[in-house]
Amino acid sequence: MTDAVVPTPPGASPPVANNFIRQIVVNDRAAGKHGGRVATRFPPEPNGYLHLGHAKSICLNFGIAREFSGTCALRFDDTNPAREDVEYVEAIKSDVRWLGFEWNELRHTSDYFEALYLCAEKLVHDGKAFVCDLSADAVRAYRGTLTEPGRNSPYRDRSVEENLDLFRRMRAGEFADGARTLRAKIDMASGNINMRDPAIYRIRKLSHQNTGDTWCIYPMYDYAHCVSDAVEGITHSLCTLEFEDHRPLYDWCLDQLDLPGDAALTEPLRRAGLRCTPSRPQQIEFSRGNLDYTVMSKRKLMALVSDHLVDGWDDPRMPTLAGVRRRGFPPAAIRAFWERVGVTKQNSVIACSVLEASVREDLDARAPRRMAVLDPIKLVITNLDAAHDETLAFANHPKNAELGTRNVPFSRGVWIERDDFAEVPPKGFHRLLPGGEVRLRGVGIVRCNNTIKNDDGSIRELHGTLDPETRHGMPGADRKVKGTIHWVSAKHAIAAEVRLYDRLFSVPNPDDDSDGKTYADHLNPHSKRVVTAWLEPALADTRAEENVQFERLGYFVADRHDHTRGKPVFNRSVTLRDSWAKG
RNA sequence: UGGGGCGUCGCCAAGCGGUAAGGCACGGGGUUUUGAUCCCCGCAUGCGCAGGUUCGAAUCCUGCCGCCCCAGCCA
Repeated sequence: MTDAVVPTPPGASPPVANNFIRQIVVNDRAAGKHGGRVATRFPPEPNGYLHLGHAKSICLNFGIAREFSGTCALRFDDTNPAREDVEYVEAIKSDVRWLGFEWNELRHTSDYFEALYLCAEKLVHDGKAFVCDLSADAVRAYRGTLTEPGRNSPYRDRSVEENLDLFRRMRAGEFADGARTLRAKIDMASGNINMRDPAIYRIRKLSHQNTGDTWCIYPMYDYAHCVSDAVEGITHSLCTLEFEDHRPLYDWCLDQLDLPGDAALTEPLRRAGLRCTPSRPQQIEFSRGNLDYTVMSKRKLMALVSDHLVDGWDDPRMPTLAGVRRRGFPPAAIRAFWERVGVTKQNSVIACSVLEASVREDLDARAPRRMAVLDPIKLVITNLDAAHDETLAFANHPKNAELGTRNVPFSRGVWIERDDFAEVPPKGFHRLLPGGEVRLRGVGIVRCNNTIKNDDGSIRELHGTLDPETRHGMPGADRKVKGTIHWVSAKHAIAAEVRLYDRLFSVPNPDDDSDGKTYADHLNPHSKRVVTAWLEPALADTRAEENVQFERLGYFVADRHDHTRGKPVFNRSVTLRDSWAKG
């Protein structure tokens, strides 16, 4: 038996989750395609902030390149100056880097405008494209429907000379916006509407963020994207499912153009100093990554911001990368999350519990433990002197001694969590109750002797005694009690603003408007709650964006923007799993 | 009624003709000075449905059914 499964030897790199795209790449390399080279790209349009769905594509593209020692470019797909803005460019770059990836090259589709133009002239020369004078409405009318074929444009049979002349004059700015388009000459009867003589250039007399006023004609996505891929030497062009029926057009353009075989087309790039070895890329489509209890479309995210339903693009409740970053989700957790989810062609909605589990897994391993009380009630330990003041050493992590220890001051009066005490305990309650005992984390066992009330009957403070035999480190410390609660010395506590976040929507699929309601009707009114909490003093040293665990409560992060040493602000990233709350 | 995709556990997802991986969720138990973590155990005689081929089918064939995408001079 020599072909038994070989166990992964210790120290070996962890197995890479396989998927159909990775398999295609493996097969292509085995077959020697592209000389075994792998080149991918992440091509966002700079017209919005990146979100978790983009992160899936980023992880896939950069991940494939990394695994096969290939390259991955960041390309801004900026072919529509009407909707794009430099504002987004820097944000996108910063998000990609934060996620943990670095591009081999930074490009813009606009870097290729001259080559794109040359390519278009080639199509015209070859009788594969024509200038069409039809209005947008007329084009629509000629296009036919899903079930009926379209009709040829009356301008379809113009001579090459006339087309060339007209196209050059389009570029020269002789015609008004929308007056003419350059269209590929394919097949108006195709069952695939994308092949019904699609527009590849339109007139837009708009200043472009990169090229200024150099151009008044701009290439369309289908045309520009495949050419950009080829020009960059991309081998595997990964995109989402909705582009599946654009693939015939992608292939058609590249077949007509033959960029690898026609160096003149890319001469402008080399002249401009851009590395350029054209390839014949393959487009491969995968399904988008959707999450439940949120929305992921740019339009809806944009609306949440502009309607002030959230506090900006980086609101910690937003599924934007800026949002989850501010929420305190580590980039490694997001990468692990998409790795777990996998890559397929199935439409899917992933449970946010999978993301949360990834976040907890990452944070459990490395977040220092601290104590904080979010909803305080005072517990006075009456058998301690009023001046009692001692310093306790606490481990920063229960399993990783390398994280060291810290000092925690302890005194006669401590804050404990209001719901860690109950006058009439529910069944199974393991915490403090009148006459009952509970362990004060790292201190010892206290018994509650008195419940001091306000005039209105509410609890003002609790009085109890600490059993000295059970002090931490004493032989009696291992005495069993049902519960352990956290605390903060009242005398030493520092105040902080703590923002408690929950899911933004109260239904699993806010996109579903079949009942006449829209996503805005499903906003969770309790998605953000701000409290003033008491923290143990060590928390004053937390730096912005540092993750910590507030014991028994959850993982929190010092707010990236608002947190200062003098005025601490923490955001709750995710609660701890709580099997008690469930029951 | 056109074209392109997709259907494996509640949610993801392996599987590539040799008898259904894994994760999340869920349930049960153990350890625990976090009701956390960690560790066990359980969780599809079944792969959209119906036929067929085969010694053998989630994998191959045929026919149905269901869901998603496409009629921007957006990407």
